[in-house]
Amino acid sequence: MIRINESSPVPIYQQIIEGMQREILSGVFAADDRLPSIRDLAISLKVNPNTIARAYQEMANAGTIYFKRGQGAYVTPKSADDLLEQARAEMAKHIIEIIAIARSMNLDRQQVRRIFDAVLDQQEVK
Amino acid sequence: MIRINESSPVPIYQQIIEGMQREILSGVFAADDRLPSIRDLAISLKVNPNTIARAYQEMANAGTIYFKRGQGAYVTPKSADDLLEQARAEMAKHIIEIIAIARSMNLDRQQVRRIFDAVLDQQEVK
DNA sequence: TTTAGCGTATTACTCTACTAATACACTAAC
DNA sequence: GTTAGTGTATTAGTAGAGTAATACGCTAAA
Repeated sequence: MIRINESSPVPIYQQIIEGMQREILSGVFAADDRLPSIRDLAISLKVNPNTIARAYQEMANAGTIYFKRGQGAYVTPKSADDLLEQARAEMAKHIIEIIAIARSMNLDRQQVRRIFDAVLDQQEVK
Repeated sequence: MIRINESSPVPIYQQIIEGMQREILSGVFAADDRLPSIRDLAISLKVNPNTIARAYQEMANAGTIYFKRGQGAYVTPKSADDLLEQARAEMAKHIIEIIAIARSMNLDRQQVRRIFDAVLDQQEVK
């Protein structure tokens, strides 16, 4: 179930996208499953239907879901795979940012890796 | 020399902050050096003085520079060290983001490191 | 053909961030 | 004391993002 954080600076439609992506990745919605209708989701999340519509529209643009006219929104087959790929790309962006910072600090590879490992430890990644 | 990218979504004052931080880190401005006056910099970068003022003000709030009333802005001693620390904190933020993504992908530490190394290679970090 | 349920389009309101114009107040040097 | 150089305060304009109200058009099923 998606939870909206009203006080977050992250826009609602974005939170919905991320929530849906999570549910698709975790298998709550499988290939060709129907998503909740825009109106239903709007009611249950207590937001305007247009806000849901925007989230769905962006997911459709990204190819994650597709619409059947007059019916509803469905999960694109392979979208879980695509989302994994997208997540990898997100990770790469962060890593590139890290590298840019490291360069301005004149760090070499070994030093960057040391910092990386330290944070991994701190965050208890197994 | 700072260069403003008009078409960037990054606000001008932010670009100025980052540019100045770079120049302080790289030693263009050393401890207690005077920065260009707000007006001069505004003219040379072709922006409004208030925009420069905002950048300087934020740097002053962060302790990177200080003002002498009626005179100008100067580099706080140790600010280069502070900026290094700040850069490390920025890196940590990115790493934490990476970890969050990795968790949603159910990756373990080894897999995360493998991706990290791959991007390091690709970006030719020595 | 009617109806209930879909997504869509249009319009407008609100809020915030950014930038700018302009006038002000302080300091140092002459 | 005047002047030229500092940063500061006030106010306003502009643009963009986000959200909502409302009405519309399509589809499937009764």
